[in-house]
Amino acid sequence: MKKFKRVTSMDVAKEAGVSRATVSYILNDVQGVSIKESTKKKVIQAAKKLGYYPDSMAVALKTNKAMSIGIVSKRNISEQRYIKFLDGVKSAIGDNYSIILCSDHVDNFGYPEYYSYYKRKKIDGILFLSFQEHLAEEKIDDYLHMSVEENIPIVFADYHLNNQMVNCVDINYYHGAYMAASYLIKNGHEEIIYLTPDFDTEQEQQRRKGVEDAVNEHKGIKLIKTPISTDNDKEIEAVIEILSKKDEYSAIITSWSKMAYTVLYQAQQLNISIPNEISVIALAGSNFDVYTYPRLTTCNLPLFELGQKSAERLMNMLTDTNTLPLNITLPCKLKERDSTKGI
Amino acid sequence: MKKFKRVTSMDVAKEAGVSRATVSYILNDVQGVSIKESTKKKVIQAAKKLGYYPDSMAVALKTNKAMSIGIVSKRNISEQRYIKFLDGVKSAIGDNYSIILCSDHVDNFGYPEYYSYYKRKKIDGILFLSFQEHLAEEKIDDYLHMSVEENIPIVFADYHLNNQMVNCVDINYYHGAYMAASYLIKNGHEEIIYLTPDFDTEQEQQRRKGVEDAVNEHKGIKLIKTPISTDNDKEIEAVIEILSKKDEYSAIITSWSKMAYTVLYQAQQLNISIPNEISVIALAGSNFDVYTYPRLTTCNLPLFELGQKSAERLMNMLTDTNTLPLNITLPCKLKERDSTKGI
DNA sequence: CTGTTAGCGCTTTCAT
DNA sequence: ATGAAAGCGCTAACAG
Repeated sequence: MKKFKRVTSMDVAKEAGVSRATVSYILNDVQGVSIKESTKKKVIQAAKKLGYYPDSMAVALKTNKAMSIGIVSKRNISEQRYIKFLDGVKSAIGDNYSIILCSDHVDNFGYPEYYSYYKRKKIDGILFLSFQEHLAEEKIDDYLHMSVEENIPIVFADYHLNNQMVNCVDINYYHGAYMAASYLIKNGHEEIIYLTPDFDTEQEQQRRKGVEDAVNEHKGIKLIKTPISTDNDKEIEAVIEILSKKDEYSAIITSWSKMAYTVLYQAQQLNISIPNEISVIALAGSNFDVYTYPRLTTCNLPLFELGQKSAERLMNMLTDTNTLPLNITLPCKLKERDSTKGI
Repeated sequence: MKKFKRVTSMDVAKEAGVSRATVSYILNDVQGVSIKESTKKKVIQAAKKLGYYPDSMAVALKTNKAMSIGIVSKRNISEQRYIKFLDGVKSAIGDNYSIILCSDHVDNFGYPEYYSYYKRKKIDGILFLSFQEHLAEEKIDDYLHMSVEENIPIVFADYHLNNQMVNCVDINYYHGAYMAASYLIKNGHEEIIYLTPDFDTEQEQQRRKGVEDAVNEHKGIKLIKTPISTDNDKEIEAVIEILSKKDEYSAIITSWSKMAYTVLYQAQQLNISIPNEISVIALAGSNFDVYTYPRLTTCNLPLFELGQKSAERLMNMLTDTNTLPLNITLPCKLKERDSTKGI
C-alpha cells in the first residue's frame, strides 16, 4: 500500500494562491465575510481538482463538535421498533450529523459506553430509545442526572417520564389502548379478555388505564385482565387455557403483537374461528400483521415519527443551547384488519 | 448552562506531578516504556479524581484513526436482516470501535455519504451489507475501485463477487437451496413448484442452481420454476393461481419467506391444508416463522455470523495492513417446522 | 524512567 | 477582502 499524503487546506490554499483562512471561509460559507467571486471560484476549483476533504476529526477538535449523535437501546428491544425509529432519526438529522450506535456496556472507563462516548466527545448528544425500565429500574435516575445536572443533551424517546426538566417524546399508549377497547365495545363486544405481560411498566399501566377507561364509560362491559408470562412455553399454555373458555368472552386485546400471533396460531390449532368466534386486537403492530391468518387488527405505534421528533428535539438542543425541555406525546393509529368484527 | 472547562491530560499531569507524556504512556498502556508502579498509580488516581476522558477527536487527529467503522445498506433492505447483522458486527468489533450508520445518499461533496465519511476520516473502513444489485447495477464497479485502487478497507457482506482482490463474506445460497430441495425430494416430493422473484440477481441464480442440482441428481423429479412479481397484489394473484392447480405438484419452495407467508395465507383462505396437501419451504427465515400457521420450515441465513465474520475481517484489515483479501462463504441451516411433511 | 516538544488539520481572532 | 498565527488536546520521537 503506498503511503497516501492527505490533501490539506494548505494544499488547496497554495493551489488557489490564497491563504488557508480564505479556503476555510469559502468552503464553510462563513457568514459576515465577503469574498470576491473570482477567489471563491478559484478555491472551489482547486479543492475539487485536488480532491480535498476536510478532516472531520480536525474540525471536531477545533469546533468542539463531533457532529454525531448516539443512539442507545437495549439489545432485546423488538427489532422492528428499532429500525423504524432509526429511519425517522435519519430523516430528521440531515446530512451533517451521523448516527453512532451505542451500547450500555460498561467500558474500560467504568461507565456505560454512551456516557464515555459523550465525555470523550465522540458524540454530541444522546437519544435513548425505550429502555425497558423493568429490566433496569435504577438507571432512570442516572439518566435524569445526566440530563439535568450534567447538562448532557439527551432526548428520551418512548419514555413516559413526567418530568418537565427533560426532553421526552412519548407514545400515547393510553389513548391507543382506549381507542382499541372503544372500538371493540362499539362493535358490540361485552366480555373482553385483556392479555398483558406479567410485569408492570409505565407503558403497560398506561395501556391498562386506557382499556379500563373505555370499559368504564359503558355499562355492563366485563373486562378480564390476564397477565401472562413472557416465557414462550408458558405463554402458549396460558393462551390455550384461555381459548378453552371461549364462551366466556367475545374479544381479546393483547398488549403485544407477539401475544396476538400466539392467540391466532393456537386458535387455528383448536379450530376456533377468528374473528367469527373471537375478535382479536393487538395494542402494537408489526410488519407481519398482514401475514397472520386472519390479518391482525392492530393499534400502530408511530415509530418513524418517534425517531423523527426525537431527533428534531435533539438537533434543537445542539444548535440552540437555550432550548427549553419539552414533553411531546405522539398518537397511535388504529389499523382495522380481519381479526376483528362486530357482534 | 455554565461553561464547562474540559479536563485535559495536562490537568492530570499537573495533579499527579508528572508530564503529559507520562500520562499518555500510562493511560494508553504503551508497550516498550516501563514506568514505576507508584507513578502509574498516582496518574490513574489523578485521572479518576479529575474525571478525565481523553478527547477522542484529538486522539483521532493525532493517530489518524477515527476508531469507527461505517455500515452501508440500502434502505429497503429486509429489516430483520439488518439488525441481526448489526448484532454480529457489534460482537466482533469490541469496545474500542464504534459503528456509524451510513447512507449512500449523495452529500454536499458530491459523493455518497460512506465515501465522504471515509475521505473525511469519520470512519476507518466500510462494511457493505447486501446492496441489492438489481437496484443499482452499476455501483459494484465503484465499490471494487474503492477497494482495490483506492485501497479503502472494505468488506462486502452478503455479496457474491468472485473477486480475489476484495474481502467478501458470502452466504452459501446455493447450498441452502440445494439442501431444501434435497430435503423435499428425500421426503418423496416429485413435483415441485419453485417461486422466485421476477428479477435476476446473483443470489437468485445461486439458489436456482442449488435447487436444480438437487433435482437433477434424482430421476423423474419435475421442477416448475415460477417467477412472480414482487408487487404485493400481483404476488397474491399469482399465488392464488398456483394454488388452484394444486394437483399438479406436492411442494412449494419460495425464495423469500414473505412469499411463503403469502402462500400460507392464501392456502388457508382457499381451505387447502398445509402440509397435508402441499409442503411449503422458504429459502430464508425470519422471526415470524414460528407464528405462521402452520409454522414455516425454512432455510435460515447465518446473519449474525455474517456480521461477525465481516467485522472480524475488517478489523484485521485495519490493524494489519498486509492482510490478504479473503472470500468466506457461510452455510445456511435447515430448520424443519410444520409446513413440510413426507409423502 | 520521565520530560520536552513538534506537529496532526482545522477554525478564527486580529491585523492589514 | 485576505493573511498570519494561535491553539484545540493529544501522541510519539527524541532527549536527558
